[in-house]
Amino acid sequence: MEKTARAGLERVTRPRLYEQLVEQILAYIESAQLKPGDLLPAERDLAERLGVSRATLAQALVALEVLGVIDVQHGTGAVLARRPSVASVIKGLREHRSRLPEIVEARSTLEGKLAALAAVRRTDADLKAIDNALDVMAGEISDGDRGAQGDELFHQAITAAAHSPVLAQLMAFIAEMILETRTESLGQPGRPEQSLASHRKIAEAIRGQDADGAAKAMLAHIELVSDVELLR
Amino acid sequence: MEKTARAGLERVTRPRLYEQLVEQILAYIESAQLKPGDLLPAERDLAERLGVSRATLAQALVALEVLGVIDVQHGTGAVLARRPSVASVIKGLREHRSRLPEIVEARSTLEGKLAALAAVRRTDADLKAIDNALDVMAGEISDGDRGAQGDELFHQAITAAAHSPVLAQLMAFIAEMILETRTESLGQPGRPEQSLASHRKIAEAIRGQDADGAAKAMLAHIELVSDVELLR
DNA sequence: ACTGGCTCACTGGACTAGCCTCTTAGAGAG
DNA sequence: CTCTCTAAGAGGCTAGTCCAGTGAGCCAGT
Repeated sequence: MEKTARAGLERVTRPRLYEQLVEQILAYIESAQLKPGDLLPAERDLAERLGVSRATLAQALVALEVLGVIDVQHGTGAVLARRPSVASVIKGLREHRSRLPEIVEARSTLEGKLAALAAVRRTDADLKAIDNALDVMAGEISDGDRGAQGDELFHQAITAAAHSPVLAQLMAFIAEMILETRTESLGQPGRPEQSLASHRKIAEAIRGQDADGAAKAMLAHIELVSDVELLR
Repeated sequence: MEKTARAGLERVTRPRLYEQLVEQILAYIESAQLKPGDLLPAERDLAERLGVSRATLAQALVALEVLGVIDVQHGTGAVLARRPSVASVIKGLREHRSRLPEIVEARSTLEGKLAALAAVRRTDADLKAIDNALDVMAGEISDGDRGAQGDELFHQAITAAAHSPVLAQLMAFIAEMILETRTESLGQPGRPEQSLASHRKIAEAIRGQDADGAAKAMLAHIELVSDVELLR
């Protein structure tokens, strides 16, 4: 993921060398038609070819390992993981990070389920967190703000209330992409108020432990939010 | 993710130092009650405390950055990302990677959606790949095998047929955990045949472009597969 | 002919020392 | 009081060195 301009929360930092290396190695894998199980060139060799030190290359390899693209074996070398698809998918995501429809698709799938689970599993503390998020957003809006922070808090609270670590992790995975959608969507005139209203609907369904209603309300909300997005 | 013993396909490698460091730093973050935005100790400092070189620590920091736990800023330091939850979630996943119910939950959410999308978007080539997977599995079973490979192929084909890179990436993310479930489940007597039968149902729904039917069939399939799993 | 053990070249793992760039707080000039 | 500039300290990266697995090939012993 590139450094996104998260409403100024993150500074633009010069891209690190290892990030470029990851790109280059990914490109190399593709161009060389390497298949799962194949070996990457030796570190010393690769470092020289790419014009970097071994230490830096090692960082890039760690990144690729964490991403699940390769598996580095002592004494043997870096072997491609069985799923080369991951590499191309990641690459694809980087390139056109604006595949909004797909992101919305993934988001509604996950958040719909999360809302349903939250309705069933929410504790009183979860409910309190959700209400708090609503208050924050309402406060932001009445201050003339877009309510982006309250919006994020709300979705976080729902995710937490679902008590499903695995799904939560998947949400975290696409959270970055969603952030872009969020801030832009809330920039539409009248949108923050609409968004807050649909949040309230979701919250009420969860309060009433209505799983189906919560899921439907969440789906409607996401549709509303992403709708105008696509018309840009 | 620890090195899983994937049917001997992966050798046991000595744990790399940076992996241990990631764990230690994660633990430190928790124990020190660091909140999002807080700074980690300086690299030179941290390296000394952990008894490793800066180069190695740098690798651990790269890993943490890729995992989305921290954001390293030149001249400032490593700041905790906005979602410290990710850290605990990842840690939790490592510890009890056997939270089967949650994995099944995530899997059915994703694969249900994928099956529905596949029914709508599948091309003839996708259909061919799905049929091929069925053939492979049938062949394996008649050879007395458990059909694990055909099973995996089938689910990959469905994922591909959905034509949703983002959802596909999320599936890849939990694929490793699912693998464990898969092989164990197919070890049950009579299970491969049942599994193949429900695969056929899913395939037919997709062939007939019946999104709802495909999703339902997939959900039923996953329930079947994970059912006995939980009784162990 | 086969088996076991040995060696050696090659691969990654890790460390050290050093220098560069960037950020920022604070001293000093206005 | 404000602005500017500097120096301390942060991370970025390199080069060189040594350690530790891996595996092919040789060579003896059976």
